[in-house]
Order: sequence, then structure tokens, then C-alpha cells
Amino acid sequence: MSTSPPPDPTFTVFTEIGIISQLSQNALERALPDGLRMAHFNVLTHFVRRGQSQNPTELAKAFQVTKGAMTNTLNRLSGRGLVQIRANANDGRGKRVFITDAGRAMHGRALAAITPVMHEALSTFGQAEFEAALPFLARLRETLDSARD
Amino acid sequence: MSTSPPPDPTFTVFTEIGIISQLSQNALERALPDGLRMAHFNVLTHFVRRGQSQNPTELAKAFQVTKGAMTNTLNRLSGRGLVQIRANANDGRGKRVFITDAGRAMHGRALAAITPVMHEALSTFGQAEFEAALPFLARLRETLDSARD
DNA sequence: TGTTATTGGTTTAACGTTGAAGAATATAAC
DNA sequence: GTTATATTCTTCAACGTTAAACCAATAACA
Repeated sequence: MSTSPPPDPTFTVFTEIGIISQLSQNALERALPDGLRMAHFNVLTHFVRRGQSQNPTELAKAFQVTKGAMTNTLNRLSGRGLVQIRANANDGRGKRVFITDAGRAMHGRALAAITPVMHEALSTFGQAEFEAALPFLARLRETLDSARD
Repeated sequence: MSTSPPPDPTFTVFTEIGIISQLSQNALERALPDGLRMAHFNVLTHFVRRGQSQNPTELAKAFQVTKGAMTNTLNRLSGRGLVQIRANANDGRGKRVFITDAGRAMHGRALAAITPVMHEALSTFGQAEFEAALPFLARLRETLDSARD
């Protein structure tokens, strides 16, 4: 039987990242209240952190997702009253998305539900390890982002 | 407007990992020949590296995917003749999956198509950086894996 | 033996995603 | 002005995934 080719560390990194993404996504999603999805929670987080309105295209770019996917996410959030979508007065094509008070409250509950789950699963890690890993990951993300044409 | 809560580095790491996973998955998938998907390619890689047969449940566990998802993936691979699925002689419930010569050839072509794309996008990184990042990622993966009950 | 629990795989419905096509508005060029 | 191009957002089909229900075969145990 032929020997295996030397595993490229670049490849291995992406494989590990793929599995970590899948596992963490699932674990966190299971802890989220009211069947909230991670995609929804992430958009709420974005609004809580920035506190401003945005248009769907900006959001799609921020999360590196197609506009169609963002349309879907925003419609779900809007249907639950967590977000409000208004026409853009300055541009007849555009929309403006705002987080609602209910959205803020939901985000608080979701964060409270998720945080202990995460930290409990990671009790053998220190925050410093995550901080140390961050620069490489952030740079990797930015590189892939801009390589996306 | 309320100030944003201090961003938890643990959280940020998972967010970055999620986006990197999405971006790399898409970029690589676009470079893969014959509409091969990453899920398929990863299974082929697994076989090329190990060179042995496995049953679907083991594969599902290795890739942290549900059995249903693996059934789907294996059926696609089998339909293309890249893999062969036989009944397990020792266990009437089980199956045994083997990579075929066509599967090996396809893996070679896919790897050849993907590798330059990846390295070109990451020309500002050195291999050493990826190697340095690997231990943390591997440990994180293992931890999440075993926390999955 | 006969009953129950466990394990290996498949199937189905629901959902999110991509990619491509389309509709409406805006901007630019001539 | 009129025409062409670009932008914003929506829709649709195809696909992979999960979760749960299901069947079949094995194992455990009374």
C-alpha cells in the first residue's frame, strides 16, 4: 500500500478550522434560546456592538455571506420582531435595518445562555490562549477576505 | 446609546474561525475539479492517508458529521465510482467502504488543483506560521470533540 | 429461550447556504 | 433626454446539513 503524502500544514489548519467551526456552531446553537440560530445571533451581536442601522449589503459583506442568505436571515429576524427593516429614504433601492428593544433583550438572554456553556467546555484553556491565537486568525480572515476579489 | 459589552476573546475566536471556515471552504470548492465538494474531497483524503477500509459510522465520527450526512456523502462518492461500498461479512448491519483507483486518481487531481490556489492566496504567510497555529487548533478541536458527550 | 436494549444505516422534513437570474432604482455618458 | 451600466435587494433551484423516526441485526440478560 502506498505511503501517505506528507500532510501540508496549511491544509491541516483549514481542516481543523472546518471541524472546529462545525462543532462550536452546533454546540452553541443547541444552547441558544427559542431556536435562535447562530446566523441570527451573530447579526444581533453585530448590532449590539455597533448600535447603528445598516443596510443588508453591508451586513452580507460583514459576515461574508451572499445577499440572498442575508435576505433570508433578516426576514427571520424581522418576523420575530428582533429587527426592523425600513426603506431607505435617500435611496429607493436600499433598505435600512435597525435592532429593536426586543432584539436587544433577546441578545442578552442568548449571550447569557451561551457563555457558561462555552466556558465550561473550555475550562482547560485560559483566556490568554485565545488572545494569543487571535492575531493569526484575524490576519488569515482578512487575507482570505480580500483574496475573494 | 449603550456602550457595547467587552468582547469576549473566546467568542471572537469562534467568530473568526466560522468566517475563515466559510471563506476557505468556498474558495477551495470553486477550484475543485468536476464539481467535487469539500466534504467529498475530505473523505477521499482520509482514505488516501489511511489506505484502509472503514465503516460509515467511523467516518461520520472522524468528520464530526451525522450518520445521515455521511450516508449522503458516501452515496455521491459511490455513484461516481470513487469509492466502493460492500456489506460487512462479519456484521449483517454494517458496511465497509473502500477507495477505488478512480478515487485515488481523483484525489490526486483535486489536490493538484487546490494546492496552488491555496498557496497563492496565502503568499504572505510562511508555513511556520501555520505550524505554530496548529497545536492550539488541534487541542481546541479535541476538546470540543470530547465535550460533545 | 425469549425479551429488551444497543448498534449500524437509511430516510424524511426543515433549514441555511450558494449561485444565478430577475426587478427596481440610481448613476453616468453621450 | 435617452440609453447604457451599476447597484440594491429578492427569488428560485440545487445541495449539504441536522434531528428525529425508522428498520434490521446484534448483544445482553432474564
